[in-house]
Amino acid sequence: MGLQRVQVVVDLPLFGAFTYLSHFPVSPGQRVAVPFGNRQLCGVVVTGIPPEGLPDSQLKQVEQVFDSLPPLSADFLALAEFAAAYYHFPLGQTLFTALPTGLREARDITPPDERPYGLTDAGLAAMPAARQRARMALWQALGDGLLSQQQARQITPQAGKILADWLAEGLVQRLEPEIQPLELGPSPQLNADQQAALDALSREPAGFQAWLLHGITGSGKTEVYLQRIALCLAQRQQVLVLVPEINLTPQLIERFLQRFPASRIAVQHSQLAEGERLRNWLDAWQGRADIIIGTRLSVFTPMPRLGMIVVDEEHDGSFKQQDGLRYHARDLAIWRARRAGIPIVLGSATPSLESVANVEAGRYRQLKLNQRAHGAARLPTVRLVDTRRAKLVEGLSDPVIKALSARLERKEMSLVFINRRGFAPVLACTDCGWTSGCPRCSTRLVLHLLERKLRCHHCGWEENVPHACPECGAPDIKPLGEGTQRLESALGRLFPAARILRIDRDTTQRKQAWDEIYRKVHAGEVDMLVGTQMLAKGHDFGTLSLVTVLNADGGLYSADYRASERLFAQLTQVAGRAGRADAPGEVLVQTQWPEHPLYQALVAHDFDGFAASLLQERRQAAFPPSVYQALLRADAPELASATAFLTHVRQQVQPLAAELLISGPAPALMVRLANRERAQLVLESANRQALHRFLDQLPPLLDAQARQHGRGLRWSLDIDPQEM
DNA sequence: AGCACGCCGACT
DNA sequence: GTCGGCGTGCTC
Repeated sequence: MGLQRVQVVVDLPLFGAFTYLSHFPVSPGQRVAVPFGNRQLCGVVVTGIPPEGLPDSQLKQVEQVFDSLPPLSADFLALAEFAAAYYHFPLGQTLFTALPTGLREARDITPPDERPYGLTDAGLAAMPAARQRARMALWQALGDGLLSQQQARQITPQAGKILADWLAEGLVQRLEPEIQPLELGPSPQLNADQQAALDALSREPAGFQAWLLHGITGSGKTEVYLQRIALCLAQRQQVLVLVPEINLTPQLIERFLQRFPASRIAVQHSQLAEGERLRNWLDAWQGRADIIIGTRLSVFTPMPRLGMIVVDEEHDGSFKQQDGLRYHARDLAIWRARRAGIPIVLGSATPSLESVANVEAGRYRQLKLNQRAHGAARLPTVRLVDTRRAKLVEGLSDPVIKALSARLERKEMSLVFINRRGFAPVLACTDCGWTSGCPRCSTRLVLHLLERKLRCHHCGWEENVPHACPECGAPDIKPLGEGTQRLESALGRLFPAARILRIDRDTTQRKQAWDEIYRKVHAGEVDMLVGTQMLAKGHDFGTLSLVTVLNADGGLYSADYRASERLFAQLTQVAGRAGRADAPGEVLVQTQWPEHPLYQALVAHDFDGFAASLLQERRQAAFPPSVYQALLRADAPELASATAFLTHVRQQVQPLAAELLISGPAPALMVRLANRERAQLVLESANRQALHRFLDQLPPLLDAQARQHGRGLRWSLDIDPQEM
């Protein structure tokens, strides 16, 4: 048997593959152990990368082929190859990101034999003695049908030993599992909108179709997914359900378990123990799991019988990975569905503008749920409190204080939402509404208090902080979004009798934190929930009759053009917490700009109108989704070297940048992070292909340039960046 | 990313 | 005379 040449990628920041010789027959997707430098690495065999013309004498040999598992499927490899190409990230690192840790190491993995046990003819005749209680129970259960190891262990703890003996004696055998008929838990009646959406989703002939399920908060999107998923399961198809990090609550999983009691549901997220994650991954890959529910990383989970993908809360930012392979799970899911020729359902009460634009362009089809699912439930009434007129006590207006104490008296739970994080400070005039805009871009300048500068994070423009409003001369200009720190304790002072529960990053760190929060909330031990972003995600806090939003304005005139999209989504979601059951809800929003279109749309519950106007603005300003962006980030111990690197890169690549606009270098939004300082170059084009053709040429060039700027310099590309 | 190779400063 | 600093370059 001659030596075969194979292309292998490894988990290193190196573009391209390495050629090895192999004595063993290997095929693409197989994991192998290869010598690399003076160490041994796990590699994956790939095709499609042109082998270099190195002579055999310079090649090393594959040391081992890990063949206890079949090679990774063509679908899996294709998705990784697409992701590597699209995100301009090394294929090896992309593949290893997609694999569970157990398969990233240079060792073989022998999957446990999960096939159930059944009695052989000999076993059927070999009834154990009646006083051998455990054996008897097991034997009788086996007489009724196949038993998995797990089921057997529930009958008796000694099942493992007994079954191993019986297997050796030929009394039992491993058999392919019986196909379980689909079992459905109780399903609620759908309302007219839900039924229409389900009908549309079900009627469609097989094949790729992207659907946007746009349903107001509380409209019962999950129920539509569940009933559509039932159809897939009835056809023995697998279903992939992607949810935002925070939404992967025990409640959601419980709901799936109750609806599909006979189906196998596996969960995938990064906090899962390594062993369990690997087991679930193998279950999905080998077709044993029917439903995978998971966060963004589960978009890579191989599923041979995949029949549909659901992306719940598709607008959520946590679908985008913010380091390493900076992929967007929703976008990869779309690609995957297209390749698999299956439907994909994107659900949200506040779809991303990208998705709205895709509906407009006819690429997605939209389904609407305009009624709340629960009979009498209505959307809450939203009222604005003008904080220019109202006098504030510790940041709280009179209407808000009154509303809170009324709820306290009636023993109803309120939610106080503090919008604190994620918005860069912008200077604004409280008299005329002037905000610090960039003279060169349609963005706003960010206030850097320490250096007393206003700076554009898009193009790098810089100016001094004015002492008075350049528009009307009023001296009262100040940054938006200040003064939130003390609010929590202020509430405590205003309402000493109230039982206040704070929910933010700090209080939810601990593993059991959410269980405890849910317990308290549902046991009626809480009067006021106080917190940030997290309250805007899809948690069920039961009956809330009042939601107050204290300082929303920070997102109104933000330096980040996406801030108003996020703000509207956030406010809609948090307002949606109010009045979910039969009780009508009320939402009070304190703002300095009640006439702003965002608030007017919020009051009118007019997502469509607001989205249309935002899209219009984005088109005029040539921002995504009407142009495609990529960010070249650089970081170094000193900002100056990151900037110098980017300046050199810019000069060097300018001639290649046909149909492209390059802006910067500018300091990144968070200039200093982990003792390193960061700057960025914005690359954009209305022509996606042109942008990607340009990006294709960058990595070798960047590596070469980085070397000239010393060891401390690192660069990365962020395709379709979410935050700039 | 590792890891070796290599060429200059203060130590048993 | 050597131990060790981290700059540079390679890994099939």
